[in-house]
Amino acid sequence: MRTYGQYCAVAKALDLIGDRWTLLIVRELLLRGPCRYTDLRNGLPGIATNLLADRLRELEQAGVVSREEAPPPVATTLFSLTSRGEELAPTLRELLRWGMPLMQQGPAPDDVFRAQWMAWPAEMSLTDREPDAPPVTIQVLADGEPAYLQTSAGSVHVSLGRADRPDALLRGPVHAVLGLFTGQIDLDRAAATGVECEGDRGALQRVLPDAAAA
Amino acid sequence: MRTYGQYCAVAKALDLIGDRWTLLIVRELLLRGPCRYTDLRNGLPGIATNLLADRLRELEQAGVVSREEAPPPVATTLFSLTSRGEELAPTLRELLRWGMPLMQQGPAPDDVFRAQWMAWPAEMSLTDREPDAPPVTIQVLADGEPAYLQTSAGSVHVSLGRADRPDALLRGPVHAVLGLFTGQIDLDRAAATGVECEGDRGALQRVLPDAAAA
DNA sequence: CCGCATCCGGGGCGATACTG
DNA sequence: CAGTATCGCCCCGGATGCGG
Repeated sequence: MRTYGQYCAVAKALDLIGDRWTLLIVRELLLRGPCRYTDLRNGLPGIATNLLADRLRELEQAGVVSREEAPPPVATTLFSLTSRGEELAPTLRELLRWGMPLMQQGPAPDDVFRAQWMAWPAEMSLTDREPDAPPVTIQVLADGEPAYLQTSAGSVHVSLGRADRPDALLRGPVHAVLGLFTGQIDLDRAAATGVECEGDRGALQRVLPDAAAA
Repeated sequence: MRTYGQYCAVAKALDLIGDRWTLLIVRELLLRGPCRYTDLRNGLPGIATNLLADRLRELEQAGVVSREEAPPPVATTLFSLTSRGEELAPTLRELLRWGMPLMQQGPAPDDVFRAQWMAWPAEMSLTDREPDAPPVTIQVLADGEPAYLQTSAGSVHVSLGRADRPDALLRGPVHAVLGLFTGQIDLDRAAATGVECEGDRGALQRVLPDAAAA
Protein backbone atom coordinates (compact mmCIF):
# COMPACT_ATOMS: atom_id res chain seq x y z
CA MET A 1 0.00 0.00 0.00
CA ARG A 2 1.23 3.44 -0.90
CA THR A 3 1.48 5.60 2.19
CA TYR A 4 2.41 9.18 2.98
CA GLY A 5 4.67 8.07 5.81
CA GLN A 6 3.43 10.83 8.08
CA TYR A 7 2.31 10.32 11.67
CA CYS A 8 -0.73 12.57 11.21
CA ALA A 9 -4.36 11.53 11.41
CA VAL A 10 -5.27 13.29 8.17
CA ALA A 11 -2.46 11.58 6.30
CA LYS A 12 -3.35 8.21 7.85
CA ALA A 13 -6.96 8.68 6.75
CA LEU A 14 -5.87 9.57 3.23
CA ASP A 15 -3.61 6.53 3.19
CA LEU A 16 -6.77 4.43 3.39
CA ILE A 17 -9.42 6.41 1.53
CA GLY A 18 -7.41 8.96 -0.48
CA ASP A 19 -6.93 6.91 -3.63
CA ARG A 20 -8.84 7.73 -6.75
CA TRP A 21 -12.46 6.47 -6.79
CA THR A 22 -12.29 5.24 -3.20
CA LEU A 23 -14.47 7.91 -1.60
CA LEU A 24 -16.93 7.69 -4.48
CA ILE A 25 -17.36 4.00 -3.77
CA VAL A 26 -18.12 4.86 -0.16
CA ARG A 27 -20.55 7.52 -1.41
CA GLU A 28 -22.48 4.91 -3.38
CA LEU A 29 -22.62 2.50 -0.46
CA LEU A 30 -23.82 5.25 1.86
CA LEU A 31 -26.47 6.41 -0.59
CA ARG A 32 -27.75 3.05 -1.71
CA GLY A 33 -26.94 0.68 1.11
CA PRO A 34 -25.61 -2.81 0.39
CA CYS A 35 -24.82 -3.10 -3.32
CA ARG A 36 -23.95 -5.73 -5.82
CA TYR A 37 -20.84 -5.27 -7.91
CA THR A 38 -23.00 -4.32 -10.88
CA ASP A 39 -24.95 -1.74 -8.89
CA LEU A 40 -21.67 -0.13 -7.91
CA ARG A 41 -20.49 -0.05 -11.51
CA ASN A 42 -23.73 1.62 -12.51
CA GLY A 43 -23.38 4.22 -9.76
CA LEU A 44 -19.76 4.91 -10.68
CA PRO A 45 -19.85 5.65 -14.40
CA GLY A 46 -16.32 5.90 -15.74
CA ILE A 47 -14.61 3.50 -13.35
CA ALA A 48 -12.59 0.66 -14.83
CA THR A 49 -13.88 -2.70 -13.70
CA ASN A 50 -10.52 -3.94 -12.46
CA LEU A 51 -10.09 -0.76 -10.46
CA LEU A 52 -13.43 -1.30 -8.76
CA ALA A 53 -12.40 -4.81 -7.81
CA ASP A 54 -9.04 -3.55 -6.49
CA ARG A 55 -10.64 -0.80 -4.43
CA LEU A 56 -13.21 -3.12 -2.93
CA ARG A 57 -10.45 -5.46 -1.85
CA GLU A 58 -8.46 -2.62 -0.32
CA LEU A 59 -11.51 -1.22 1.44
CA GLU A 60 -12.31 -4.65 2.78
CA GLN A 61 -8.80 -5.03 4.15
CA ALA A 62 -9.00 -1.55 5.65
CA GLY A 63 -12.13 -2.55 7.54
CA VAL A 64 -14.34 -0.09 5.68
CA VAL A 65 -16.29 -2.49 3.47
CA SER A 66 -17.53 -5.99 4.16
CA ARG A 67 -18.48 -8.58 1.61
CA GLU A 68 -21.30 -11.04 2.19
CA GLU A 69 -22.38 -13.92 0.02
CA ALA A 70 -26.14 -13.71 -0.11
CA PRO A 71 -27.71 -17.18 0.11
CA PRO A 72 -29.88 -18.57 -2.68
CA PRO A 73 -32.19 -17.73 -4.29
CA VAL A 74 -30.40 -14.35 -4.45
CA ALA A 75 -27.03 -16.04 -4.84
CA THR A 76 -24.97 -12.91 -5.29
CA THR A 77 -22.30 -11.10 -3.34
CA LEU A 78 -23.30 -7.94 -1.52
CA PHE A 79 -20.90 -5.20 -0.54
CA SER A 80 -21.78 -3.09 2.45
CA LEU A 81 -20.12 -0.58 4.73
CA THR A 82 -18.89 -1.65 8.13
CA SER A 83 -19.67 0.61 11.06
CA ARG A 84 -16.23 2.09 10.53
CA GLY A 85 -17.18 2.79 6.95
CA GLU A 86 -20.41 4.49 7.91
CA GLU A 87 -18.42 6.84 10.08
CA LEU A 88 -17.22 8.38 6.84
CA ALA A 89 -20.66 9.93 6.34
CA PRO A 90 -19.77 13.26 8.02
CA THR A 91 -16.60 13.49 5.93
CA LEU A 92 -18.53 12.98 2.73
CA ARG A 93 -21.16 15.47 3.83
CA GLU A 94 -18.49 18.11 4.33
CA LEU A 95 -16.99 17.31 0.96
CA LEU A 96 -20.44 17.69 -0.56
CA ARG A 97 -21.00 20.99 1.19
CA TRP A 98 -17.70 22.30 -0.12
CA GLY A 99 -18.45 21.05 -3.62
CA MET A 100 -22.00 22.38 -3.86
CA PRO A 101 -20.98 25.80 -5.27
CA LEU A 102 -19.34 23.96 -8.17
CA MET A 103 -22.74 22.65 -9.21
CA GLN A 104 -24.25 26.05 -9.96
CA GLN A 105 -22.81 26.36 -13.42
CA GLY A 106 -24.59 23.19 -14.46
CA PRO A 107 -23.16 19.92 -15.72
CA ALA A 108 -20.21 19.82 -18.10
CA PRO A 109 -21.04 18.69 -21.65
CA ASP A 110 -20.35 15.02 -20.97
CA ASP A 111 -21.13 14.84 -17.27
CA VAL A 112 -23.17 11.84 -16.19
CA PHE A 113 -25.88 11.95 -13.55
CA ARG A 114 -27.52 9.42 -11.25
CA ALA A 115 -30.66 10.09 -9.26
CA GLN A 116 -29.18 9.01 -5.92
CA TRP A 117 -26.73 11.91 -6.10
CA MET A 118 -29.65 14.26 -5.45
CA ALA A 119 -30.47 12.68 -2.11
CA TRP A 120 -28.02 14.53 0.15
CA PRO A 121 -28.45 17.99 -1.39
CA ALA A 122 -32.23 17.54 -1.28
CA GLU A 123 -32.36 16.29 2.29
CA MET A 124 -30.04 19.09 3.38
CA SER A 125 -32.14 21.84 1.81
CA LEU A 126 -35.73 20.64 1.98
CA THR A 127 -37.98 20.62 5.04
CA ASP A 128 -41.63 19.87 5.62
CA ARG A 129 -43.32 23.16 6.52
CA GLU A 130 -46.50 21.38 7.58
CA PRO A 131 -45.28 18.42 9.64
CA ASP A 132 -48.74 17.85 11.13
CA ALA A 133 -50.56 17.60 7.79
CA PRO A 134 -50.80 14.22 6.07
CA PRO A 135 -47.53 13.34 4.33
CA VAL A 136 -47.01 14.02 0.65
CA THR A 137 -45.03 12.28 -2.06
CA ILE A 138 -43.40 14.06 -4.98
CA GLN A 139 -42.05 12.21 -7.98
CA VAL A 140 -38.89 13.76 -9.41
CA LEU A 141 -37.58 13.08 -12.89
CA ALA A 142 -34.31 14.97 -13.16
CA ASP A 143 -32.77 14.27 -16.55
CA GLY A 144 -35.09 11.30 -16.67
CA GLU A 145 -33.67 9.61 -13.59
CA PRO A 146 -36.60 8.66 -11.34
CA ALA A 147 -36.65 9.37 -7.62
CA TYR A 148 -39.25 10.60 -5.20
CA LEU A 149 -39.51 12.75 -2.10
CA GLN A 150 -41.55 11.83 0.95
CA THR A 151 -42.29 14.02 3.95
CA SER A 152 -41.67 12.37 7.28
CA ALA A 153 -41.46 13.86 10.78
CA GLY A 154 -40.79 17.36 9.52
CA SER A 155 -38.03 16.41 7.15
CA VAL A 156 -37.90 15.10 3.60
CA HIS A 157 -36.59 11.73 2.56
CA VAL A 158 -35.42 10.77 -0.93
CA SER A 159 -35.84 7.31 -2.43
CA LEU A 160 -34.88 5.87 -5.79
CA GLY A 161 -37.46 4.74 -8.30
CA ARG A 162 -41.11 5.57 -8.90
CA ALA A 163 -43.76 6.31 -6.30
CA ASP A 164 -47.12 4.64 -6.90
CA ARG A 165 -49.45 7.60 -6.26
CA PRO A 166 -47.40 10.81 -6.07
CA ASP A 167 -49.14 14.07 -5.16
CA ALA A 168 -47.00 16.00 -7.61
CA LEU A 169 -44.45 15.41 -10.33
CA LEU A 170 -41.37 17.50 -11.07
CA ARG A 171 -39.53 17.02 -14.32
CA GLY A 172 -36.62 18.91 -15.83
CA PRO A 173 -32.87 19.29 -16.19
CA VAL A 174 -30.87 18.41 -13.08
CA HIS A 175 -29.24 21.74 -12.50
CA ALA A 176 -32.61 23.50 -12.49
CA VAL A 177 -34.13 20.93 -10.13
CA LEU A 178 -31.13 21.22 -7.82
CA GLY A 179 -31.34 24.99 -8.06
CA LEU A 180 -34.94 24.76 -6.89
CA PHE A 181 -34.03 22.50 -3.99
CA THR A 182 -31.23 24.72 -2.79
CA GLY A 183 -33.27 27.88 -3.20
CA GLN A 184 -31.10 29.46 -5.83
CA ILE A 185 -33.97 29.80 -8.28
CA ASP A 186 -37.71 29.97 -7.69
CA LEU A 187 -40.51 28.06 -9.36
CA ASP A 188 -41.07 30.67 -12.05
CA ARG A 189 -37.43 30.79 -13.09
CA ALA A 190 -37.27 27.02 -12.99
CA ALA A 191 -40.24 26.84 -15.34
CA ALA A 192 -38.37 29.16 -17.69
CA THR A 193 -35.41 26.76 -17.80
CA GLY A 194 -37.51 23.75 -18.66
CA VAL A 195 -38.86 22.47 -15.35
CA GLU A 196 -42.40 21.14 -15.53
CA CYS A 197 -44.61 20.72 -12.47
CA GLU A 198 -47.71 18.55 -12.61
CA GLY A 199 -50.25 17.76 -9.92
CA ASP A 200 -50.42 19.50 -6.55
CA ARG A 201 -48.13 22.51 -6.78
CA GLY A 202 -48.78 23.15 -3.09
CA ALA A 203 -47.07 19.89 -2.17
CA LEU A 204 -43.94 21.21 -3.81
CA GLN A 205 -44.13 24.62 -2.13
CA ARG A 206 -44.57 22.82 1.16
CA VAL A 207 -41.06 21.35 1.04
CA LEU A 208 -39.08 23.91 -0.98
CA PRO A 209 -37.00 26.53 0.84
CA ASP A 210 -38.45 30.04 1.12
CA ALA A 211 -36.40 31.46 -1.73
CA ALA A 212 -37.70 28.87 -4.19
CA ALA A 213 -41.37 28.61 -3.18
CA ALA A 214 -42.29 32.03 -4.63
CA MET B 1 -7.49 18.41 -15.67
CA ARG B 2 -8.54 14.87 -14.86
CA THR B 3 -12.19 14.77 -13.91
CA TYR B 4 -14.69 12.12 -12.83
CA GLY B 5 -17.26 13.43 -15.28
CA GLN B 6 -20.06 13.12 -12.73
CA TYR B 7 -22.59 15.83 -11.96
CA CYS B 8 -22.29 15.27 -8.21
CA ALA B 9 -20.98 17.73 -5.64
CA VAL B 10 -18.71 15.15 -4.02
CA ALA B 11 -17.17 14.21 -7.35
CA LYS B 12 -16.78 17.88 -8.30
CA ALA B 13 -15.01 18.54 -5.01
CA LEU B 14 -12.70 15.58 -5.54
CA ASP B 15 -11.99 16.82 -9.06
CA LEU B 16 -10.35 19.83 -7.44
CA ILE B 17 -8.86 18.55 -4.18
CA GLY B 18 -8.84 14.77 -4.61
CA ASP B 19 -5.42 14.41 -6.17
CA ARG B 20 -2.55 13.02 -4.17
CA TRP B 21 -0.92 15.50 -1.73
CA THR B 22 -3.50 18.20 -2.43
CA LEU B 23 -5.40 18.02 0.85
CA LEU B 24 -2.14 17.75 2.79
CA ILE B 25 -1.01 21.03 1.24
CA VAL B 26 -4.26 22.60 2.41
CA ARG B 27 -3.66 21.06 5.84
CA GLU B 28 -0.29 22.78 6.11
CA LEU B 29 -1.68 26.13 5.02
CA LEU B 30 -4.53 25.84 7.52
CA LEU B 31 -2.18 24.87 10.35
CA ARG B 32 0.62 27.31 9.67
CA GLY B 33 -1.02 30.17 7.82
CA PRO B 34 0.75 31.78 4.85
CA CYS B 35 3.82 29.75 3.96
CA ARG B 36 6.88 29.99 1.83
CA TYR B 37 7.59 27.23 -0.65
CA THR B 38 10.30 25.91 1.63
CA ASP B 39 8.01 25.88 4.66
CA LEU B 40 5.56 23.78 2.70
CA ARG B 41 8.27 21.35 1.66
CA ASN B 42 9.31 21.00 5.27
CA GLY B 43 5.74 20.39 6.38
CA LEU B 44 5.18 17.84 3.61
CA PRO B 45 8.06 15.38 4.00
CA GLY B 46 8.11 12.98 1.10
CA ILE B 47 6.60 15.23 -1.55
CA ALA B 48 8.51 15.67 -4.78
CA THR B 49 9.34 19.30 -5.45
CA ASN B 50 7.89 19.33 -8.94
CA LEU B 51 4.68 17.86 -7.58
CA LEU B 52 4.43 20.60 -4.97
CA ALA B 53 4.88 23.21 -7.67
CA ASP B 54 2.25 21.52 -9.84
CA ARG B 55 -0.28 21.26 -7.02
CA LEU B 56 0.21 24.87 -5.99
CA ARG B 57 -0.47 25.95 -9.56
CA GLU B 58 -3.60 23.81 -9.75
CA LEU B 59 -4.85 25.02 -6.38
CA GLU B 60 -4.25 28.59 -7.44
CA GLN B 61 -6.25 28.07 -10.62
CA ALA B 62 -9.01 26.38 -8.62
CA GLY B 63 -9.30 29.45 -6.42
CA VAL B 64 -8.16 27.63 -3.29
CA VAL B 65 -4.67 29.10 -2.91
CA SER B 66 -3.37 32.57 -3.65
CA ARG B 67 0.24 33.51 -4.25
CA GLU B 68 1.57 36.89 -3.10
CA GLU B 69 4.97 38.36 -3.69
CA ALA B 70 6.04 39.82 -0.36
CA PRO B 71 7.78 43.18 -0.81
CA PRO B 72 11.37 43.77 0.33
CA PRO B 73 13.01 43.30 2.72
CA VAL B 74 11.22 39.94 2.91
CA ALA B 75 11.33 39.52 -0.86
CA THR B 76 9.80 36.08 -1.00
CA THR B 77 6.62 34.53 -2.33
CA LEU B 78 3.97 33.57 0.17
CA PHE B 79 1.26 31.00 -0.44
CA SER B 80 -1.98 31.40 1.46
CA LEU B 81 -5.48 30.01 1.39
CA THR B 82 -8.26 32.04 -0.16
CA SER B 83 -11.54 32.22 1.74
CA ARG B 84 -12.71 29.38 -0.45
CA GLY B 85 -9.67 27.42 0.66
CA GLU B 86 -10.32 28.07 4.34
CA GLU B 87 -13.78 26.61 3.89
CA LEU B 88 -12.02 23.27 3.60
CA ALA B 89 -11.29 23.37 7.34
CA PRO B 90 -14.43 21.41 8.34
CA THR B 91 -13.66 18.78 5.71
CA LEU B 92 -10.14 18.31 7.04
CA ARG B 93 -11.41 18.19 10.60
CA GLU B 94 -13.76 15.36 9.69
CA LEU B 95 -10.95 13.55 7.93
CA LEU B 96 -8.84 13.95 11.05
CA ARG B 97 -11.63 12.69 13.27
CA TRP B 98 -12.01 9.61 11.11
CA GLY B 99 -8.26 9.05 11.02
CA MET B 100 -7.62 9.48 14.76
CA PRO B 101 -8.21 5.81 15.60
CA LEU B 102 -5.40 4.92 13.20
CA MET B 103 -2.96 6.82 15.39
CA GLN B 104 -3.38 4.57 18.42
CA GLN B 105 -0.97 1.91 17.26
CA GLY B 106 1.80 4.49 17.13
CA PRO B 107 3.90 5.62 14.18
CA ALA B 108 5.12 3.17 11.57
CA PRO B 109 8.88 2.50 11.62
CA ASP B 110 9.71 5.25 9.14
CA ASP B 111 6.87 7.66 9.79
CA VAL B 112 7.83 11.31 10.00
CA PHE B 113 6.29 13.78 12.44
CA ARG B 114 5.92 17.55 12.58
CA ALA B 115 4.82 19.45 15.65
CA GLN B 116 2.01 21.34 13.89
CA TRP B 117 0.22 18.06 13.30
CA MET B 118 -0.54 17.93 17.03
CA ALA B 119 -2.46 21.19 16.99
CA TRP B 120 -5.90 19.94 15.89
CA PRO B 121 -5.97 16.79 18.02
CA ALA B 122 -4.79 18.80 21.02
CA GLU B 123 -7.25 21.64 20.57
CA MET B 124 -10.08 19.14 20.04
CA SER B 125 -9.34 17.20 23.22
CA LEU B 126 -7.94 19.73 25.69
CA THR B 127 -9.89 22.32 27.65
CA ASP B 128 -9.01 24.72 30.41
CA ARG B 129 -10.73 23.50 33.56
CA GLU B 130 -9.95 26.75 35.40
CA PRO B 131 -10.77 29.45 32.87
CA ASP B 132 -10.78 32.16 35.55
CA ALA B 133 -7.33 31.39 36.91
CA PRO B 134 -4.31 33.09 35.34
CA PRO B 135 -3.37 31.42 32.04
CA VAL B 136 -0.69 28.77 31.88
CA THR B 137 1.82 27.79 29.23
CA ILE B 138 3.07 24.25 28.68
CA GLN B 139 6.05 23.46 26.52
CA VAL B 140 5.69 20.22 24.58
CA LEU B 141 8.59 18.33 23.03
CA ALA B 142 7.06 15.39 21.20
CA ASP B 143 9.80 13.45 19.45
CA GLY B 144 11.87 16.58 19.89
CA GLU B 145 9.58 18.83 17.87
CA PRO B 146 8.91 21.96 19.93
CA ALA B 147 5.43 23.41 20.43
CA TYR B 148 3.58 24.89 23.35
CA LEU B 149 0.08 25.03 24.73
CA GLN B 150 -1.55 28.19 26.07
CA THR B 151 -4.86 28.45 27.90
CA SER B 152 -7.15 31.14 26.60
CA ALA B 153 -10.83 31.78 27.29
CA GLY B 154 -11.49 28.27 28.48
CA SER B 155 -9.84 26.54 25.59
CA VAL B 156 -6.28 25.59 24.70
CA HIS B 157 -4.28 26.95 21.81
CA VAL B 158 -1.23 25.35 20.24
CA SER B 159 1.68 27.30 18.79
CA LEU B 160 4.89 26.19 17.15
CA GLY B 161 8.29 26.82 18.72
CA ARG B 162 9.48 27.48 22.25
CA ALA B 163 7.69 29.42 24.95
CA ASP B 164 9.90 31.79 26.96
CA ARG B 165 8.72 30.93 30.49
CA PRO B 166 6.57 27.81 30.41
CA ASP B 167 4.87 26.62 33.59
CA ALA B 168 5.51 23.00 32.71
CA LEU B 169 7.36 20.89 30.17
CA LEU B 170 6.19 17.67 28.60
CA ARG B 171 8.65 15.50 26.71
CA GLY B 172 8.29 12.08 25.17
CA PRO B 173 7.35 10.01 22.13
CA VAL B 174 4.50 11.42 20.04
CA HIS B 175 2.07 8.56 20.39
CA ALA B 176 2.27 8.72 24.17
CA VAL B 177 1.82 12.50 24.21
CA LEU B 178 -1.14 12.20 21.84
CA GLY B 179 -2.54 9.38 23.96
CA LEU B 180 -2.40 11.72 26.94
CA PHE B 181 -4.13 14.51 25.06
CA THR B 182 -6.93 12.29 23.83
CA GLY B 183 -7.40 10.63 27.22
CA GLN B 184 -6.46 7.15 26.11
CA ILE B 185 -3.70 6.84 28.69
CA ASP B 186 -3.20 8.62 31.99
CA LEU B 187 -0.14 10.39 33.36
CA ASP B 188 1.18 7.28 35.10
CA ARG B 189 0.97 5.09 32.05
CA ALA B 190 2.48 7.86 29.96
CA ALA B 191 5.43 8.04 32.34
CA ALA B 192 5.88 4.30 31.89
CA THR B 193 6.18 4.74 28.12
CA GLY B 194 8.81 7.42 28.35
CA VAL B 195 6.94 10.66 28.92
CA GLU B 196 8.70 13.09 31.25
CA CYS B 197 6.90 15.94 32.98
CA GLU B 198 8.87 18.80 34.52
CA GLY B 199 7.64 21.90 36.32
CA ASP B 200 4.06 22.42 37.44
CA ARG B 201 2.29 19.12 37.05
CA GLY B 202 -0.96 20.83 38.02
CA ALA B 203 -0.80 22.99 34.90
CA LEU B 204 -0.89 19.81 32.87
CA GLN B 205 -3.74 18.26 34.83
CA ARG B 206 -5.65 21.49 34.34
CA VAL B 207 -5.91 21.00 30.59
CA LEU B 208 -5.88 17.22 30.19
CA PRO B 209 -9.17 15.34 29.80
CA ASP B 210 -10.52 13.50 32.86
CA ALA B 211 -9.30 10.10 31.77
CA ALA B 212 -5.70 11.30 31.48
CA ALA B 213 -5.39 13.60 34.51
CA ALA B 214 -5.41 10.73 37.02
C1' DC C 1 -25.44 -12.14 -16.45
C1' DC C 2 -22.28 -11.44 -12.45
C1' DG C 3 -17.83 -10.76 -10.57
C1' DC C 4 -14.02 -10.41 -11.53
C1' DA C 5 -8.65 -11.37 -13.95
C1' DT C 6 -5.50 -10.23 -17.63
C1' DC C 7 -3.24 -7.41 -20.83
C1' DC C 8 -1.59 -3.11 -22.45
C1' DG C 9 -0.82 1.91 -23.36
C1' DG C 10 -0.43 6.55 -21.25
C1' DG C 11 0.32 9.56 -17.77
C1' DG C 12 0.41 10.74 -12.85
C1' DC C 13 3.72 10.29 -9.51
C1' DG C 14 8.39 9.85 -7.09
C1' DA C 15 13.40 10.73 -6.83
C1' DT C 16 17.30 13.18 -8.21
C1' DA C 17 19.77 16.73 -10.50
C1' DC C 18 20.10 21.23 -11.79
C1' DT C 19 19.20 26.49 -12.27
C1' DG C 20 17.98 31.73 -12.07
C1' DC D 1 14.66 30.40 -2.28
C1' DA D 2 11.61 28.75 -5.60
C1' DG D 3 11.24 26.37 -8.54
C1' DT D 4 12.39 23.52 -13.70
C1' DA D 5 14.26 19.27 -16.13
C1' DT D 6 14.66 14.60 -16.70
C1' DC D 7 13.74 9.90 -16.21
C1' DG D 8 11.57 5.49 -14.51
C1' DC D 9 7.88 3.21 -12.51
C1' DC D 10 3.63 2.08 -11.32
C1' DC D 11 -1.11 3.68 -10.99
C1' DC D 12 -4.81 4.26 -13.75
C1' DG D 13 -8.02 3.76 -17.81
C1' DG D 14 -9.94 0.91 -21.47
C1' DA D 15 -10.71 -3.34 -23.62
C1' DT D 16 -11.26 -8.05 -23.59
C1' DG D 17 -11.62 -12.73 -21.69
C1' DC D 18 -13.55 -16.13 -18.58
C1' DG D 19 -15.28 -19.13 -14.94
C1' DG D 20 -19.46 -19.74 -12.08
